[in-house]
Amino acid sequence: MEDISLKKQEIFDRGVRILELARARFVRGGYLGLGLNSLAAELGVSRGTIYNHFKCKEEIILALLQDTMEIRLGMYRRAAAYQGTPRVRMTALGVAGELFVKLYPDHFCVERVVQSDSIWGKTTEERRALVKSSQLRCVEVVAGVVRDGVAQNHITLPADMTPESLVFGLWAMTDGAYSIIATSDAMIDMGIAEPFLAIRRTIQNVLDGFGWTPLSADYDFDAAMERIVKDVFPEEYSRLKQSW
Amino acid sequence: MEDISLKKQEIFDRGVRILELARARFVRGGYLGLGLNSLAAELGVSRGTIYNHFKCKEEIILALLQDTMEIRLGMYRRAAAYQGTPRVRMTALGVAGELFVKLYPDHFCVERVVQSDSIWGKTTEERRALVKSSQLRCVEVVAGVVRDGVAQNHITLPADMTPESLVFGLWAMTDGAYSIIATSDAMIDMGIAEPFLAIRRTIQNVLDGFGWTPLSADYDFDAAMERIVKDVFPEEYSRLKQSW
DNA sequence: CGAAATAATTGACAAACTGTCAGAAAAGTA
DNA sequence: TACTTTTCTGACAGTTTGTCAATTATTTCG
Repeated sequence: MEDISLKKQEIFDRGVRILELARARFVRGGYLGLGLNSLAAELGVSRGTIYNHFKCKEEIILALLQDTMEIRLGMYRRAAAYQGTPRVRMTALGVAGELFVKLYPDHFCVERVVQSDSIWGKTTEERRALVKSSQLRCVEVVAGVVRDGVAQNHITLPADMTPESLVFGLWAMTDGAYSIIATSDAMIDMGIAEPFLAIRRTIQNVLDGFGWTPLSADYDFDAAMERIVKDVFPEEYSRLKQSW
Repeated sequence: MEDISLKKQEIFDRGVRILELARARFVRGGYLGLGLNSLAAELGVSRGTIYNHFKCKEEIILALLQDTMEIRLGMYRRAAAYQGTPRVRMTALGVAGELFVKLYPDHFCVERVVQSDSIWGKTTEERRALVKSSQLRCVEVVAGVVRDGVAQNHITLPADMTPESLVFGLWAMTDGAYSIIATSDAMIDMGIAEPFLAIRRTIQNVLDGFGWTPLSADYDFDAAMERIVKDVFPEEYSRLKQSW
């Protein structure tokens, strides 16, 4: 009775451990740096055993992505549920995005590789559906806040734009920015000393540009962000070593 | 006399051809899809000869990136030189970016892989410097237009932002957007039917948000884009199969 | 408990790949 | 033509990943 659960537990734990070790390797050396040989060695099992957990290397990588996507979704949901006007909740989503990238920078390493190398094609339909679903739910959470803003007449979208289109622009900007921050070592040469601040400002400017009230001229969103960090993400905030 | 130039020419041409074939393979299958074995076979030489042209596979990939970066820089320079107010020239830069991604979508495949996999570390300092320099010059061209806007009092930047910070936000958004467009097949599921339109709108909204005159409420930037495409990029426009 | 059935693990194996290098072939030179 | 220099080759060593028959461990059940 206990034996069966012991064995099952061992296998389950190993699955988790594989992902832990894989993530470390992946962050260090990308797709090529994730060698199943050395991983198996460190884990104390043969490589065959790893293939018992995952069909192929690509499935491991997709699992890594899935893990952090769920975390992100959770943070977005908490942000969207913040008390306040839609625009303040939108700001909370911005805080969530920034905190997420600062706490889980490897997420973006993984995401880029998944999209780029033809990894997508080698994975199972099942796992791909999971990833897509996470992505979709993330967009839906943000789009919901935009819809609230529209419903309360705080913002009027151009005729040819849906809430999702607006989300797309913000999504692209944050994703792109974090991608650049994580990789480009030329940032300082370019005179971009505080990229995170630049993105915060630009997000607020997009919303201002759409005329989403209250405008940043009439409301102190910097102070709001401070509040949000402490109210909604106290745990994450405490884990954050670098200054907010 | 002719013989020496014939041989030199042959070698030079082969270098070009290697990149051609490499690009096709890379677009199809990413880093792994670029097999030097099959490339050498199709080229009719042995693999050793390829290593005579490039130190390693990674150098080939970086050369691919360099090629399209130079093209992009050229397009940006032409856009920045457009006759008109700084904000119109900024719009021209947006057009350049959109045209570039539509004509050279593979650029983004390459860029992502270069940043993600630890390719960077395997290449020569020389070639890396080239790539960084292209990137820097691109940012500088756009920042120059922002500076013109500031100089003419069409825009006042917040105290804590440099022209480069503004460029960074736009750069992130366009890069991120094109990255998502190129890879995510979930766009339609999300209700984002016209991502390019969404990005155009969002760019203009960022500039509106910064109060960069003339505001889009007072000026028809859609019409301006039509003009720019035909005036500045007639050749590129004619090569563009899909609708603008 | 002990034997049969089931599940998990292993390590040798095939196939693919990159980068190297001594020697062969071709091109240039005098 | 005879010599030097450049260019090219293909076999080789060293990595990979993923597979699978054989082995070992675990569970089930009489």
